[in-house]
Amino acid sequence: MTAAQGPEETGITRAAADGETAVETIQREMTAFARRARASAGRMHPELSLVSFSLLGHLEDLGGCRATDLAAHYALDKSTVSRQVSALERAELIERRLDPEDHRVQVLHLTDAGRRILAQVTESRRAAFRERLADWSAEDLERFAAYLTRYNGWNR
Amino acid sequence: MTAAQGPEETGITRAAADGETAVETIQREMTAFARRARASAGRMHPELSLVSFSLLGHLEDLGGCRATDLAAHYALDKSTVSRQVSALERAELIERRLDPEDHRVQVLHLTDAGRRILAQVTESRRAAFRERLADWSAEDLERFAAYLTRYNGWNR
DNA sequence: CACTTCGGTTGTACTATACAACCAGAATCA
DNA sequence: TGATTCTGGTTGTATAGTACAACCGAAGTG
Repeated sequence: MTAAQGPEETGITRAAADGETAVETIQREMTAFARRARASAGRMHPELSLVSFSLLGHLEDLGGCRATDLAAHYALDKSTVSRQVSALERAELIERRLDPEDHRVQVLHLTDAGRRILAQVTESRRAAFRERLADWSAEDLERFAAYLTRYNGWNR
Repeated sequence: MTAAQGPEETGITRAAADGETAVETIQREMTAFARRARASAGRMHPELSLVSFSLLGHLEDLGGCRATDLAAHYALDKSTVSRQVSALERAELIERRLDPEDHRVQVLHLTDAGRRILAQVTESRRAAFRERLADWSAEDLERFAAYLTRYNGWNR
C-alpha cells in the first residue's frame, strides 16, 4: 500500500505519474485475462483443468515431488491438492511412490499417460497462444514475455 | 513438446522460431497469473469476487444494462448471471429497475453503496498493482500495458 | 389466437476451494 | 525411553461459481 496514497506523497516522479494510466490498463487487462482464462480453460480441455494442468506441468518440471510441495508452490490448501492428486491418480495420469526413507511422504510421478496428455494439452494450448500471437514480431514477443516474467516474478 | 516439431511445418519464419520460447514464456506466465489471480482475489476482497467486481465495473461503465448483456459480455450462462445479480442485489450493491417499455427486462443499476464499494475495491486492487509495479519505469509500464491490450484485443 | 422468441429464474449437479479435525509416521526432548 | 510435538496427508463439511435443462411470463409473429 505504500504506493497507494498516490504518486506525490511517495516521491514518485512525474514520469511515474504519467504511467498511472498504464498501471490501470495493466490492472484491467490482467484482470480481464484472468477472468477469461478460467472460463475458457474448462471448455478447451474438459479433461484437464487449469490447476491440474499446472500441477502436471510442475511435476514434469521437477520430475516428481510431494503433494506438500505442490501446495506450497501454488498456494493451495493441502486438502485441495490431496483431492486433485487423488483425481489425477484415479485418471492414471500420475502415480504415488512411497518413500522408503519416510513413510509419511509419497512422491508423485507422471505416468506415461500423464506425460502424453500433458504434452497434448500443452501443445493445444500453445497452438492457441501461438495463433493469437501469430502476427507479433519476435521482438515484441520477447519483450512481452520479459515483462510478464518480471511482473510475475514478485514471488518466485 | 510437439511444438517442438517446429515452426518449419507451420510455415513460420525464422524470426518466429526465435520467438517460440517467448510464446511459451507468455503462455506459462499468463497461466500462472490467471491461476493466482483467482486465488488471491478472494482473499483480498472477501466481499467482492473477481466476477462480481467485473460485473459491477461493467455496470458502472455502461451506466446500467440488462443481465443478458452481462452474460453475453462475459460469456457466462444466464443462470450464473442471474444468481450473481441476485447476490449483488441482496448485498444492495445494485438495483433492478423494471423497463416500462418491456416488462421482461430489468435494467441493472449500481446503487450508491455499490459505487462506493466498487471504488474502494478498485482502489485497493490498484494499490496492489501499483505496488507491484512500483519500480517499473514509465516507459516499461506503457509498453507492458500496450502489449497486454494488444494481446487481449483479439475479441473486443 | 396459437406459436415462437426473449429475458430471466429455479432445480440440479459438479468442480474447486478452504478450514478444521483427524491419523500415522518421524523427530525431539526431558 | 516414553511423551510430546511436528509433518505429510486424508476426510468431513461448507461455500462459491459455474453449466445445463426445465420452466415462467411477457412480447412479437404467423
